[in-house]
Order: sequence, then C-alpha cells, then structure tokens
Amino acid sequence: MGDLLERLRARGWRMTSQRRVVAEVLTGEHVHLTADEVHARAAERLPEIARATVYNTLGELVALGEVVELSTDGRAKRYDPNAHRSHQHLVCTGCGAIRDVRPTGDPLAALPDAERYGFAVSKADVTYRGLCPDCATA
Amino acid sequence: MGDLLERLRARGWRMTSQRRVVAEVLTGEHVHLTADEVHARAAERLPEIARATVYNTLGELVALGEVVELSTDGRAKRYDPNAHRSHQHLVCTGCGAIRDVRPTGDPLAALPDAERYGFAVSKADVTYRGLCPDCATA
DNA sequence: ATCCTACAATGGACGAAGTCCAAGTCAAGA
DNA sequence: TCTTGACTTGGACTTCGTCCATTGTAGGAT
Repeated sequence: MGDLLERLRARGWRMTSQRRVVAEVLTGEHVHLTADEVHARAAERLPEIARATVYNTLGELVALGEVVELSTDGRAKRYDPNAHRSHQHLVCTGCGAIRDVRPTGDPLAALPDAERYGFAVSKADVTYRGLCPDCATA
Repeated sequence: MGDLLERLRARGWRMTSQRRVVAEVLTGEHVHLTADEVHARAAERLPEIARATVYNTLGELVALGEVVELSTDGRAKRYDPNAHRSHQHLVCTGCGAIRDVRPTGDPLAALPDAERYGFAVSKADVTYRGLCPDCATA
C-alpha cells in the first residue's frame, strides 16, 4: 500500500503535488470516501486543489486498477483503496456504513453457463445489505 | 404480473390515470427502464404527465415491493418489474445491456458469520459483469 | 542551471439525475 | 353531488459529475 506512489511513478505518472495528496488521502484511511470527501481532505493540505483535478486523479487511479469505484446506493460514488485484495461490500441499510468483507468461494462459480447468455462474464460484484449493530439498537 | 393494478388497488392505492400508465409501462415490457424512459413511454399515452409524478410513482412501487430499483453503473437508476422472482443481474461492460439471471444457491450463504461484523444481513445483490455477444464481436 | 514542451491543474460553465414545494386537480366515499 | 384529502403539476433547486479554454509545471534535453 505504502508504495502506491512508487508504482504510479513506475507507470510513467507525472508526479504533481495534487496527485500525491489525493493518493495519500486515499491510502491514509481505509474508508470509502466520496470524491467530495477526498477533495475536502486534500484541500486541508493543498487549499487550492480543484474539484476537477480530484475527479481526474480518481478516474486515473481507477483506470490503473489502484482504486475501486463503488456505487452502492445511487448517490455519490465511493472510492476504495483496497484494490489488491479481492473483496465484496457489506452496507448498512440504516446509515450507509460500508465494510469490506470476504465471502467464501468465488461468486462467479454460482452462475451456471446456461445463465450466462453468451456473455464473457469476468467478475461479480456483491453488495450484502443489512442493519449494522449501531442502527439495530437505535 | 397482469394483476399488479389489482394488488395496488387492494392496498388502498388511489387509482389515477398517471399511476395506471406508469404501472402499465413497467409491466408491459420486461426490460430495465430508467425513470426518464418510463416518463417518455408514459407520455406517449398521457402527454402531460409530469416527471415528478413518475418519480413519485416509481418510488411508491419500490416501497411496496412491486418493483426493484437498480443502480448498476452510477448513472440513472433502473426499474425492474420482475420483483416477485428472486434474481440477480448480468450487465454488459460494453453497452450496458442488463439481463436477469438466477445463480445457484443463496448468495447470502457465502458470507460467514465472522465476516458479518454484527450486521443483521438480509439480502445480497449480485452484479455479474462481462461482454455480451454483440459487444464481443464488435 | 536553464529552457522547452507536453502533460496536468484550474475554475467556472454546463449537464444529467433527482428532489421539493405551493398551488391546482380529482378519485372515491358520504 | 359534494367534499376532502390525496394526487399531480411544473418549475426552481440540489447534488454529482463533466467539459474546456487557459494557465502552470514536471522532468527530460541542452
């Protein structure tokens, strides 16, 4: 994780202060931030960073496979820096909290050929939903 | 399926021409329309129907469990009238086409208790992704 | 160390998707 | 048929994201 900046440089990324800050914000906390949250945290260190730059940088990180984009709720997309360990997501139906989870087996295996309709199926994104402990008692 | 209007009436729905048209548009074609597409099709029969009415009606149908809301791509939500037969979705990464699919087993069973973090997990939404036959050859 | 230039950042306008609300309309029970 | 509360309308507004012309700069070349 800590060598994200190394990997990016090795891939020919031009290293700007803006990109560095965005990458650091993402890897600093293992939570699932929205683009605006990333922008807010980045702006604490680099006050004049533009929203468009954050969007661009996030898009590049996603394209490079360093970050996973989630749209669990039809609202703002969230960015998950935990891209190198395959996992799924558990979302609270009350407060929207998100946890990374690792189900057993390969979710793809549950889809028989007869249900693939000729698609070259390459991945399965699973969103488990339910009330988190805090919301259950509240 | 055809008795959706019956069920709605039985639940105390006030039956207006707008609601009838929206319900008919959804059940008429077994595809996954966006709210704007539903509005466009409804407007063919009822030209002055408001967008807000379509949104309201779709929201009510979802709340009643008659329709399932999908946000597979972070763009416009889609509405799936096939709510009474449990299924998942297969989405083309090229063109966005969506098919209903039925994996084997219960996706929830793949999430061990140790991975539930105290959540009362109640459902699992699975999105399989891959290229459809048309996009694969193009 | 300095220069060049292609790549990156800026910021403000724009667009898509969806929500809100005050005023008008109407379904259906009395 | 009358009444009334639920429903619809349409336009303003919000949120999330994209676009683009201009300005800035990282990093290789000299």
